[in-house]
Amino acid sequence: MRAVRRPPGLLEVYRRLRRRYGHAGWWPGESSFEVCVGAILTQNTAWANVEKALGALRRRRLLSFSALRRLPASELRPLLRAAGTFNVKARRVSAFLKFLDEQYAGRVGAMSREEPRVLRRKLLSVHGIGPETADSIALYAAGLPLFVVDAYTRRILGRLGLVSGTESYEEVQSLFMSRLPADAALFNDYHAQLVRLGKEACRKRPLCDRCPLDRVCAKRGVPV
DNA sequence: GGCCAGGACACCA
DNA sequence: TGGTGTCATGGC
Repeated sequence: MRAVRRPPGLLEVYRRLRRRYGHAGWWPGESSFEVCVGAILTQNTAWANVEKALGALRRRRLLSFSALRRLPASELRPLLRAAGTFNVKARRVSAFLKFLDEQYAGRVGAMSREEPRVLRRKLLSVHGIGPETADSIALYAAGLPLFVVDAYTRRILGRLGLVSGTESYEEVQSLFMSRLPADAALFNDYHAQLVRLGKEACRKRPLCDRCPLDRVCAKRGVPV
């Protein structure tokens, strides 16, 4: 009887990425507050454009809660232009600042003392913060163990044959969180690895020969 | 000139 | 409840 070949386990996928890339430990931000703003600005936007908007804020010394909270919306909007949908994002950043002010006295660090699911629920109640943005803030700014599911995550899991593409955000998230230890450092690095691979891999083809996951990609017909 | 990029929301059937 | 349109810039 032939042995049944199974798709790779999620820890095995992580080990391969880790061997390939090393530790990623990552969110490109100089402070936890900047991480929060970046998480909002990157919605449906290439990170290179987010960096331009963050740079515009940084040059004007506006990348802090106190400075941004005082800034009128009319002055914030043009600074966010490079990140696209700047009218929308200015409203969303303002809504987050109001939330941070009212709930945590403007201190991102205070969010770290919340239970992960409690913080997630609170963030989701803020206008303009959906599941991915909430989890990005909780994981990368507050250091709480919630796995971030983004377009890269879905794309790579799809190519591995681990998801069909119809799953909800929470279903994909629970795929990770039910199979991995609740470790913020692990979730941080794992998601960072997926993003790095996602940026490297071609969007329209199966993972290519250079990919560390090539031998486990079900669509190539050679699953481990 | 069109498509896509580390989404979320409003609106409608 | 699920599907669709909208937001809008910059790179390729």
